Amino acid sequence: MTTPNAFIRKLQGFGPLGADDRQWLESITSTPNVFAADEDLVREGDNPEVVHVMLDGFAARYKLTAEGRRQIFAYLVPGDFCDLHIAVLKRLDHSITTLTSCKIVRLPSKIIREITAQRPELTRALWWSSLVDEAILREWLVNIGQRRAEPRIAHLLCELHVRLNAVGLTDDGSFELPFTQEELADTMALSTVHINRTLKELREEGLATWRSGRIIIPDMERLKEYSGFNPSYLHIR
Amino acid sequence: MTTPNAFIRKLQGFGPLGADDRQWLESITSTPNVFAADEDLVREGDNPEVVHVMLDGFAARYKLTAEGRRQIFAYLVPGDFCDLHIAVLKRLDHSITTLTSCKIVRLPSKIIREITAQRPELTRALWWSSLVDEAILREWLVNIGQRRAEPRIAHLLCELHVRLNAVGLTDDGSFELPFTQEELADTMALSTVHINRTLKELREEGLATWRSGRIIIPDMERLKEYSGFNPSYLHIR
DNA sequence: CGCGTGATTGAAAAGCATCAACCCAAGTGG
DNA sequence: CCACTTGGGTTGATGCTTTTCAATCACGCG
Repeated sequence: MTTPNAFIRKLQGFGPLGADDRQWLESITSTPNVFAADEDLVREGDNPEVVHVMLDGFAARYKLTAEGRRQIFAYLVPGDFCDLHIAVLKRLDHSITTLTSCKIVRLPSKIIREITAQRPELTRALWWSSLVDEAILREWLVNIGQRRAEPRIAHLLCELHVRLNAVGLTDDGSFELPFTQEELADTMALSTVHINRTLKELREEGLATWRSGRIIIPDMERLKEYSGFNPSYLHIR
Repeated sequence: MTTPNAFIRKLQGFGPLGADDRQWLESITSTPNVFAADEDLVREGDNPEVVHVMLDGFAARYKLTAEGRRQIFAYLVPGDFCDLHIAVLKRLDHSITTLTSCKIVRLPSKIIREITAQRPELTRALWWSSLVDEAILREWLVNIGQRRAEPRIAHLLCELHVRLNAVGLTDDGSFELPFTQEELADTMALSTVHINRTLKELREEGLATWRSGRIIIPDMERLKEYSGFNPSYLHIR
């Protein structure tokens, strides 16, 4: 049997999936579309007919303020469901953009009703994943609200390590993170200049290095300690 | 017929409820408990057997960092469901405390399974309310990440006005907000001193006044404009 | 080679935190 | 009835964190 894609692997993090559900997921996610970097998947105010599931690459939820400032409030990594909520909420209240080139499955949005009507186990797994997304959002608010730049970035790196590890995208204490410093700035609510200086600080402290789109963390335990990271909010088994 | 309680009124904001659902809700929410101010309803790490619905008063979701700093990331106002997620996630990843004396319904947590199994319309209404909570959380992240102290507080006041208005708790541009400045500080990710100065600023600008636990907004449109407030994320009808 | 995007660095200023006092009003107990 | 206490609000002074502005650097690409 072939290894399951990131979406299936992620949902199995909640609990075992029935063979039928699993096979069905395989079939509907077998033909992803390829998106370029910096493409909006959906835009604030849209009422779209399709939903998106990440299979490869990085995307982000964001909003622009009236003054043109951007806040990214979620990274979408392989396995993540991008827009489950449009099954219930009519209009989208935020936009989603790709950060890198991505493989993404597009599904007719009525598929959600199909799932909730006919696949109770899968519904529960999706509910779980959406609650974990919300828990991550809460933690980001704590992170941005309460931590200074250094531990703030360090905390994000710890989270990404855990999340990417769950879908097999880490190599020991190292993982791909092909973002620009501006994207990181819009995530961490800091200026690009300060991001740059803070990364230098982390590098000189030997906590984490970011070179050519790859993060290297020499001592994971030390970084967790430094940033006050506690993974329980990710609700991994 | 008596006027419905805040919970029912809020759920009707999603769409009309069947008479049966409504009657059932009336019956299970007819005997709230009274909680004093500053009492934890649930604590991080708990695996509780009961869930809570706010009928009167104010409560807050919060977390403490390792350094003892508190971040509040949601206000729970009358009508809000406090801990729907425990139906799926085993452990709570944050705590909830009352901010004022409260009337709160305590329900056995298995009631959620009962609802999802037998009351599809109500399930959908609860799903909607949980998605709106998430949308509010996203907006708070934007607010804290991107706005300076004055518009940040102003934005929160606009949101509270809309939310409290939806459950009949406003009087024109005025509403009860019986918090301390420290609680507001932990919400806005600012120090109490800076909250105090910023409130003074807003008062002197004629944007909003906070005296003896009541907010008075002379010109709602002006405050919305000032804070860049756009209520669409609240998904009111 | 020249161009553009992103990274880096320095200098100055803004925004906010912290520390420390002090005020004020509502209890509380003698 | 009043002195005392206490929790929260207010204000000033000072310093740190972060932003902004501006310049420079590095590198891939037509």
